[in-house]
Amino acid sequence: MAHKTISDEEMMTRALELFRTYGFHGVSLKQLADSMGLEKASLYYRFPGGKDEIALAMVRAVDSIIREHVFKPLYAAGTSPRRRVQLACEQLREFYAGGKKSCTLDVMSIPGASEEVRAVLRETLQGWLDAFTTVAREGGLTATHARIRAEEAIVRIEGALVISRVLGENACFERTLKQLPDFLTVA
Amino acid sequence: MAHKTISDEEMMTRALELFRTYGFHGVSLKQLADSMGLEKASLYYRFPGGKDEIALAMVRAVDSIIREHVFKPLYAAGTSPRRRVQLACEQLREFYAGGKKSCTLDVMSIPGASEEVRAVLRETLQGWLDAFTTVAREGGLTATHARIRAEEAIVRIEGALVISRVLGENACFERTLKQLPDFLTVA
DNA sequence: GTCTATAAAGAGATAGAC
DNA sequence: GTCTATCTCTTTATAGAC
Repeated sequence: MAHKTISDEEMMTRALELFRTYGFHGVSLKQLADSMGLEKASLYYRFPGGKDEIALAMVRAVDSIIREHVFKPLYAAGTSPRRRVQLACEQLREFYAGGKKSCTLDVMSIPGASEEVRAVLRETLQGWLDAFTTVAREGGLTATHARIRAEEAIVRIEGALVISRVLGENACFERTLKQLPDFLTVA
Repeated sequence: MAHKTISDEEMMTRALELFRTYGFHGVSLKQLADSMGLEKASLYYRFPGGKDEIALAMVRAVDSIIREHVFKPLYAAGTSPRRRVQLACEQLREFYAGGKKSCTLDVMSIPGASEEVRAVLRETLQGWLDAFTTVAREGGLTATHARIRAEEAIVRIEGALVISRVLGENACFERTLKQLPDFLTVA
């Protein structure tokens, strides 16, 4: 058993950077292998299902990362709802590199990836809606209102990322993030 | 000179439907040719630059269509600003098929298409910002405020389209459109 | 203006050596 | 576990007949 030259985690990081930038169709196995310092055939040892399986593992990894770094802080007791949203926003700012990097919910939902990939995207989005809704409720909003604000908050983040990508600047994304704490917790 | 079996306009319609659904990388010349009822080689007669040129012609066509159907009504004198936004929203609802179809600003801005394509996308977005800003000013908002609302209105539309694509439903998009007339014209 | 045919490169995928 | 080599299919693109 020869040792791995690259960890599973590092592989997912490289795959994420490629897929979030170019989308599922825009990334080839050769690009993935090159970015990981491996040959294509080596990828098939780890991922017998090829590109589909790599993409699926990647969106699952993103789901775990986001749940840990963004959703979890939103449920943390002992901190005010508004402060929790602030902390989540800091994590989002980092994940999206201040608006310079795209969201996998956006690029990976374009048809091409497997139905399993799309199912994971829906689960991630659902978890995000739940987390935002919960913190908004604890911030004092009614159940109905909290849910609507949660959805609109995510709408704004996703939209700002699209606009930032088109314009090649991130002022829009930063402005959006700044509004979030009040938007989610002030009726 | 044999007659064309498909008009230029019809070609752009077919290209638009493919590109907005699968993105630049996700569409092949064979798919484009099939959708137009032509052979690949015939496409090279009309578009010597291949897929890049077809994509460029497509985003230019979309720019024209949107300027005519969405931006122009926003500048129409003799109608109240709020009513003008309502009319524009009806056109947007049709163009995006009630939220079921993606925006080319979103999918075509993913790297892969030429720099010229991205330049057209920026121009379209700029025209959109200008049109929304103008109508918001005429609705009574200050210059600064109008511009911010315009940007946020587009952010909401783009974000809602992404969420609708992920969830496979359009309630989010419809709710977003419904808010727009007031959002853009009421301080 | 559209076709058939084909070239040339790139894609995903597998076999087998080490 | 990673490699080289290869296979097959798809893709972009061109040549030339009609």
